[in-house]
Amino acid sequence: MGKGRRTRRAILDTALAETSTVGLAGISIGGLARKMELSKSGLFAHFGSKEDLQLEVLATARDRFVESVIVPALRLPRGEPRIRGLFDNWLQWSRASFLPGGCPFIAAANELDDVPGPLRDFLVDAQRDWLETLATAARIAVEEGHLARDLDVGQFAYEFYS
Amino acid sequence: MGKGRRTRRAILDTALAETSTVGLAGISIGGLARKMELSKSGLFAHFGSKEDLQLEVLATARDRFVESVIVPALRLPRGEPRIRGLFDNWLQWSRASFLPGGCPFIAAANELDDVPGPLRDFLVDAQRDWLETLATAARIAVEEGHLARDLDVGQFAYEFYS
DNA sequence: GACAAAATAGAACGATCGTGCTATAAACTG
DNA sequence: CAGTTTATAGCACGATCGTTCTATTTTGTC
Repeated sequence: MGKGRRTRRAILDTALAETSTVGLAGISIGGLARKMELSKSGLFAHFGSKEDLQLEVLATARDRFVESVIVPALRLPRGEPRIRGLFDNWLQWSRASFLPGGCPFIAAANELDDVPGPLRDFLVDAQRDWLETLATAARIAVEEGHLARDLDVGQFAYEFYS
Repeated sequence: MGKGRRTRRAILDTALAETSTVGLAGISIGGLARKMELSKSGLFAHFGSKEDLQLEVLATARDRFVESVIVPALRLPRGEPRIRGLFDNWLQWSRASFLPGGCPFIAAANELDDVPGPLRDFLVDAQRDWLETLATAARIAVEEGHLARDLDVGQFAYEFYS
């Protein structure tokens, strides 16, 4: 699988950076094509529609989040160190070089919270996954004795998230 | 001053509601004109430019905020009751009928934090005013003995805001 | 290197964007 | 009611939007 996927990935990287500053609705095919030095139709051909492109941007953001926040933390010892790692990585995430405008999920959540559709559904799922990851990490920390045994892990995850 | 100001105000009310759901950049002259049953140019004539319209929308939001959050709280007794009033009114504010999409300041802050210009300047000023109002209320509560004497009122305001 | 397949360019579409202009209609002032 | 100011409509502009078509170039395979 050759060149197609490669430029597609490059487009999504650029689109993700753009999204973090101007939001999901703020990106445009033409503007993206100019920045990529591609023709508008050439770029468009990689995605059947703009909504599809936006969806892929969100998926890219989620992949980046997993690989730069969650995966490194899983290499840390179970329990409190891992939770601390999740927190540190999370803070660093918003300042990542490929996100010049900060966390794209926060930006997207703000523009999508009143707009039903597949984009919002994707975002809701992503947030739920993240909360479950946090709750799991908290549960492990309880098992390891690093956190109080009667802790409500769901509540902990939610406060961590806030 | 007659009809001009009246329709202008009506436009801004509609625009504010629209902004709270689609954001400041999401509103359009044409869409607004359709919703107001006015011609595009007839509506446009009230504002020299779109940026001017957006600025007036922010000013309208600030006026609404003052009159529905701050002013009523000032009629409550000094000290803790007033702080409690500010907090309650603030929560109610996001659910106000003229803000179907929630607090417009939060939405605007998210789209403007990377876009310098008069719009962002206005928003920064408004936030500073609000923090100062909170700090003043806290200072009064300290005087009244409702809050610890050694309280950092600035820090209190900031945490209240978060 | 020939050939099929995939990737990109180019042009055009209808729509909408923000913004001017000019004319008409409505609202005030005397 | 007459006259003037003010508010609104209508039309057109260049630009950009997302999208669809048809070429043309580039890539990967035998």
